Amino acid sequence: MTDMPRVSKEQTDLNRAAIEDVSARLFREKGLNGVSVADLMSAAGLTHGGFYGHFSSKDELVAVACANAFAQAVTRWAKRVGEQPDDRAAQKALIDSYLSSKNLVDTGNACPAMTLVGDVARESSDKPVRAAFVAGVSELTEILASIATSDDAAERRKTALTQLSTMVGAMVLARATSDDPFSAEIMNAVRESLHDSIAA
Amino acid sequence: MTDMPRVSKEQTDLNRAAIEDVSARLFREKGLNGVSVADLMSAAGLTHGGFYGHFSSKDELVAVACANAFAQAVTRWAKRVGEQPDDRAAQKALIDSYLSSKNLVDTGNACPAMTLVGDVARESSDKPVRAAFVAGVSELTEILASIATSDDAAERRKTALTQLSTMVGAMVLARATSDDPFSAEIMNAVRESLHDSIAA
DNA sequence: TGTACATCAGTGAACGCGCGTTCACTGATGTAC
DNA sequence: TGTACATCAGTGAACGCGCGTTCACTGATGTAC
Repeated sequence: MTDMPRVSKEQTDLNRAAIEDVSARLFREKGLNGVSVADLMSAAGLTHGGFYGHFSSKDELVAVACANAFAQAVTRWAKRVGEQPDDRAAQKALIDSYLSSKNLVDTGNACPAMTLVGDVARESSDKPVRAAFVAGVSELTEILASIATSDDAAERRKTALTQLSTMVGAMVLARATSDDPFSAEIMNAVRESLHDSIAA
Repeated sequence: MTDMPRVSKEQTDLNRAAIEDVSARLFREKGLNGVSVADLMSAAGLTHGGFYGHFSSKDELVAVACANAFAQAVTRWAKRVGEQPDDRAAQKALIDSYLSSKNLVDTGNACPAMTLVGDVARESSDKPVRAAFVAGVSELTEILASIATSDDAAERRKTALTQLSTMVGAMVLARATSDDPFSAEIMNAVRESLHDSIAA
């Protein structure tokens, strides 16, 4: 149980994976500035000094964690879409799972578009996390566009961008008001509205 | 020009007002944790030590600044609504001014629902800023509900909550991607979609 | 296959820095006479 | 109205703390023979 430096190559890879895993979860939960390098390393079962053997800076890890979180979301969305009988059902399934109080409780696994958007907004443009965020949001938009109900590609993309904005906006507002009845009200209202717009 | 302690009562009030003014602007611009007490006092032309003569803690000021920012937004919305010939025009006017790149450049004066939502989301429930945020968002919702197009009050509120979510979501995403073409694309797409939904 | 040794992943003390908050002090303001 | 003095808004040094990052060190791993 005592610590012994110099670890096997396999263990090194496992350690790096553990750092990435806890980061993707904790950054979403507590924010990019709400988790220190020491917090992350400790959550991964390591000490803070070893961090810079895996990443050149916290900023670099932040970008990797953001990309991983989006990859997780994309996989989940694609799977859910594949399980539905048609496009309308797929839209409804994504909307229902997005506008869920589960995402307020388990923010560590929620969509990074809603959990990281505020932090990314204030990072300077040259930080690597911004590129990862754009790439991730673009992927989610493409999934929504692929199941949007229109013959026109531009119209489908417009629908996708609007649906994503609405879902993200509803959830960030619901999170910021999570101790108030307003939180549930906004999730319910927006879920109904989005369902209505699909049926139309 | 040299500093001389003990200032007149009028000057004390002006100083407090200056602290509140720069706070409402800087917190929206740089985030609640992106501005220190020393930054605020310096921007107000004072030194950091005097802060606690005006406020009992940074958290207290944060709540005051949040409330002031919402009050500013509510006044602006009400004025804009009053200038329009009818409810549909009022909705369009609010949507157009919200989904504007001006709000990405001049974030210090933008709606606190889009600029503070990420920070407020991570503040613990007992922090005073959360109550101020709920109150502010509720006021904006009521303005939108008052001009929504429906005979049914519940339906108007549903529309208001959805429009607010969509506008907030679009702007936080546009801000987080502001160095990328995606940013303008999402603002344009969402503006068009919201206009379409009003015309319908 | 067995032995000797160089490598290098991880450790933990230390770095400079900025944070929110406290406090002894200052001296013009505001008041009591 | 004029003078003497107590008040208290603002100053700036100092507090303890946590941050991202660096670095000398350790000793099992992985390699060369």
